[in-house]
Amino acid sequence: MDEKPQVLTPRRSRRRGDDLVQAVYAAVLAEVAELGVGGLTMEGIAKRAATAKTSLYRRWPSPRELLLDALYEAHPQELPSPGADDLRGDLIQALEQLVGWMVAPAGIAVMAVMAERQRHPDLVEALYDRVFDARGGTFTYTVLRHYAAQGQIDPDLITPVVRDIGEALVFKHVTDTDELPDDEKLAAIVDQAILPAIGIPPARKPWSPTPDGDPTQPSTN
Amino acid sequence: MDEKPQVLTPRRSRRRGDDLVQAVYAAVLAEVAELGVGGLTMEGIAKRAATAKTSLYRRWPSPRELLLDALYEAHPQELPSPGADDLRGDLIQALEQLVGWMVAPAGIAVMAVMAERQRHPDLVEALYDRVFDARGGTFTYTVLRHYAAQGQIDPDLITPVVRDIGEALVFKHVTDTDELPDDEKLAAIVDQAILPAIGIPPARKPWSPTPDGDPTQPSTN
DNA sequence: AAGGTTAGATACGCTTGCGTAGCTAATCGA
DNA sequence: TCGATTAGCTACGCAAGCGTATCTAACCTT
Repeated sequence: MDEKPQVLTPRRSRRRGDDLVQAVYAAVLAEVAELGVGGLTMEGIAKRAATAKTSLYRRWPSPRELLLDALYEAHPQELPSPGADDLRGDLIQALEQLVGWMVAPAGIAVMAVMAERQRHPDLVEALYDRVFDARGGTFTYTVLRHYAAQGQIDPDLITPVVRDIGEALVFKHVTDTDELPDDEKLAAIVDQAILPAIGIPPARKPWSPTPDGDPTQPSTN
Repeated sequence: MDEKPQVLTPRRSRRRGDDLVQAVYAAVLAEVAELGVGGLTMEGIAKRAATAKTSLYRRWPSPRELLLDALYEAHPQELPSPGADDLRGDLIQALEQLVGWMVAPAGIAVMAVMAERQRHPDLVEALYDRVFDARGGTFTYTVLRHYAAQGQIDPDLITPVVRDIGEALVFKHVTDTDELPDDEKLAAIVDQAILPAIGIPPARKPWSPTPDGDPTQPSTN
């Protein structure tokens, strides 16, 4: 009699259909995170997905098409809505959501693509066309827009520059340190950069300039 | 008699010594800009420099060592000092200097390295050790520090977050658009993000919140 | 002009990856 | 169980790149 290993139910040796495709999607996201767009190969994806190249070529003509399909599949469809009674808290939460996205495989993959954007403009364009319906806006922009609609922020202050502050600072922190910002850092970004830009001044101890004049006006000496 | 082409002085067919090295440095910076760190090859560098691989291997054991030497050679030693009588103008100028660095071959190469930092941590570490003596600080931080020393800005407001605002927004603009920010954009970054963060509020028309309460305090309903 | 040094050219065996062809094995549904 | 479908395996010729060895040509100084 054939003695099987200690497995209580028979196990299929091959994945089929959607099971296989999901494994391939996970593999390509991991590959692009580890090797970048330029390092993507069918060999590598197939090996990581523990499948044959032929199974890939039956469905996709190139690693890029495969990557775009994987990102399309993984793209979040919507973000949780902010409340209406805690601007600071909602901004911090929005940045926490951004960080959460940044550690997900799809977020990591998108960032890898954007990091090499000038080398693969066609891929970035396809990403916008086929995965991002439009520039939906930044995580913090959703919050800011919401509070402006509630009449609690001056809408004129929500400029393209101001919309970008939160994300820009988070990305820079990650680029400089190779670490994710902790909650204390996210709070500092909100308190020290975003809130002042929408008219809520930085908390400060009493201070006045030394009597040299107004620093925002050129000297007339 | 041997008729030469219309060249008035004889031309050497081979570069030697420092001439060759400078050509190789230019080639590796162009290669990393075009192909990324992962795409660097001795074959590619040699071809671009129009020299033989043997000439490279006689000096450098790997493309990475060559890249580090090239970046060391190209690293600017100092930045122009700011004046003391036009904070806004000096900040804008600092961002212009940042943009100028970003379009230089060495700046492009450094950004290509940082974009793949998690894939090549040893290279980034070597970059810090051998090219950047220390985190000298950002372009705008030099200006902010200077004006604080003059007593024109509250030094407590120049936090690590605030130091990063200018560069972070410029980098994000480039990442999102694949274009350099123009002067109008740089001025907007200064006026709408940096100056508010150091206590100089955004210019605004008269505006007041609708009577819903203070947006920075959680609701007690 | 001669000699020493350096640059460039060429070839090599090996590895990795490409995209394809052909075949067998596994899976599923009737 | 059988047949259709799909997954996986293997081999192939080609290309690019590696690092090395060997040789010739070019350049510079004495």
